[in-house]
Amino acid sequence: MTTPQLTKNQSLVFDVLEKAEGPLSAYTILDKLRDHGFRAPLQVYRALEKLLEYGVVHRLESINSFVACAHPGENCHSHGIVAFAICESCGLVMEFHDHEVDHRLMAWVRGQKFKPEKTTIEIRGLCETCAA
Amino acid sequence: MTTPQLTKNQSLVFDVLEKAEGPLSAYTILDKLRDHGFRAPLQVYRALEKLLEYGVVHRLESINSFVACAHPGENCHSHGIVAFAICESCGLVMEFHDHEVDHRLMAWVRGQKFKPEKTTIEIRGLCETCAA
DNA sequence: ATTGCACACGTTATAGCATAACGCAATTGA
DNA sequence: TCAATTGCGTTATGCTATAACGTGTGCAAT
Repeated sequence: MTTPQLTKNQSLVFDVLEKAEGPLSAYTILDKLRDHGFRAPLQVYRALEKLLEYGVVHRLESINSFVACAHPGENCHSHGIVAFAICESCGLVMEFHDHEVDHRLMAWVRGQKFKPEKTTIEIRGLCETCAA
Repeated sequence: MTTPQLTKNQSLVFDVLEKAEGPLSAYTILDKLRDHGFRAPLQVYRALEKLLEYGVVHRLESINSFVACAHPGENCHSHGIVAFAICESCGLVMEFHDHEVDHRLMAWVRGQKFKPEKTTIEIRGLCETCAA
């Protein structure tokens, strides 16, 4: 799947996320886009919905925030399950993939006849710098 | 670590979760306990905080809900990372552990010198019954 | 016995996250 | 042309979570 041309609002939201140092909440994005005419949360959420669908943005469930995908150019849906390490001190997010983890999880759910749709793996802790 | 004697509020909240068919939100728990004198969200959240600490309740980050641990009697902190499969149709929650997954994830973070504190693995999808 | 501390609890208020419902405008394809 | 789709803006609302303050109780140290 290729990413379609982004609309104006989608581009604005995506740019904010790309330039950000770490994950942002929808309301933080909203604040950053007030000067560009954004007024209501829905403008952000609707753009995010599409960006998530296109695979160029990820949602971090455990902190109710969003990040641009770490793989510019491609989309992430083809990489299998995406995992994140999130620094609770500085907000640094590291994104990674591990096929063996995917296999184990998918093997388990297959054993239960469970049909997976969306998987979340998030490791909260301290990054090297903050742990020192 | 052994679970200390629960207080009245903690017991009430835990009982509600144990008897529930699936995960419950804090506000749903609140509603179920109105007859027992609960009036405010904090009464629920404070009890949940302790129950999470004791390892007898889990928080499902992706759906902002809580479930009683599937291992009555013992606490879950000793089992390594806990993973969940959550049916988006009927709310069924299956809890499981996979040491190989733990090892892979912990090996990865160790390579990054990241210090993990709390890990979330949640697979949303459809259970066997609902997928049929 | 009294003082000081830790802890659970109750209440009010507020902050933070997310969506429902309405209507309008532009685009597309039959 | 007409209907369907999609994006957009606005208002209102609902759901999730915590801050801040005060009360009461049990218990240990002096």
